[in-house]
Amino acid sequence: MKTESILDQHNLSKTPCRVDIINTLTSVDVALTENQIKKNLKFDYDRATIFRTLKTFSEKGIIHCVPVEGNEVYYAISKPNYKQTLSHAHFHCNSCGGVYCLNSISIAEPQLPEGFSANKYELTINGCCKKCNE
Amino acid sequence: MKTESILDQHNLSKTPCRVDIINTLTSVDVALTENQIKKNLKFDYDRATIFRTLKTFSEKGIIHCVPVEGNEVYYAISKPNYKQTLSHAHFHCNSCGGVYCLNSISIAEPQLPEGFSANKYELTINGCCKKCNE
DNA sequence: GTTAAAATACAACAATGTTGCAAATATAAT
DNA sequence: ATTATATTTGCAACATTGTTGTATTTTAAC
Ligand SMILES: [Mn+2]
Ligand SMILES: [Mn+2]
Ligand SMILES: [Zn+2]
Ligand SMILES: [Zn+2]
Repeated sequence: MKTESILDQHNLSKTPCRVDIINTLTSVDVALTENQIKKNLKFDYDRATIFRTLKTFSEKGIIHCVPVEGNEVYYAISKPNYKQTLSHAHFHCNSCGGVYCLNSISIAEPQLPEGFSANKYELTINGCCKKCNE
Repeated sequence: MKTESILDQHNLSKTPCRVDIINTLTSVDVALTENQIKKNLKFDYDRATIFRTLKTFSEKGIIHCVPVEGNEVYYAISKPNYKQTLSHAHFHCNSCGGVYCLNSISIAEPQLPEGFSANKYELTINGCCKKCNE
């Protein structure tokens, strides 16, 4: 989907920082940390601006974040078709650190202990990605 | 297992901070954030000391950390029987924020995209815990 | 173009992660 | 028990990240 229509859909004004961030996240097919995003942007923006933009995008569901080991937070664009706000799997490469959304994988829902109820499953798979396996 | 023998097993000297932290994490049956751990300790220790102790314990496999949404890191004691360094499931309660280790659950290993190989699966289940469901 | 609402840069501050180093303490050797 | 050595701790300092107020700039609607 075009960047502009994504913003339109969520009643967000079209500003340089927002456009730049969405363009960046859609052009790469992986999840990026805030710093990785920064490096990929065409222009420089204040840290606070990027922070608030990512926050807005998260709240609107335009992006989703992937918590991985090492206290690093990765952000990925959400493909509306896949309902990424719900159950969702990610792959984390131990070699290059890349984080991939695995949109095609469905998560098996395990039996929970008595009294527990679930509404969302998040699976993180650690291993070696395609590039690093070659 | 007794706190002292845990430290012994890993060639770690028996110091107040280490004993206090292990006692805390074994007495509760849930995962705790660094601040929650601090509140439960019998004595006060410097931030750096707690930081280094948690780091040491993580490296030794005495504890493992659970990354959850909101950039918070939870720490839980590792039960040696369950090989918690490998695939492992956790439950995160949306209501009380509690994080539980689900040692009895085995994770179904999904088919990965061509070229990807996995060595560890981490499943985080969000929902409502037993206490909050009552 | 004018105007109101919203986004941005800047600054400030809070929280967390991290390290060097001297003093205190734990263990091992005597 | 005393001493010696290795380790741990507290303190300080600094880095990184998270967060918010506010004046200025920019957007979108009229
Ligand atoms: Mn994803
Ligand atoms: Mn666990
Ligand atoms: Zn890789
Ligand atoms: Zn609960």
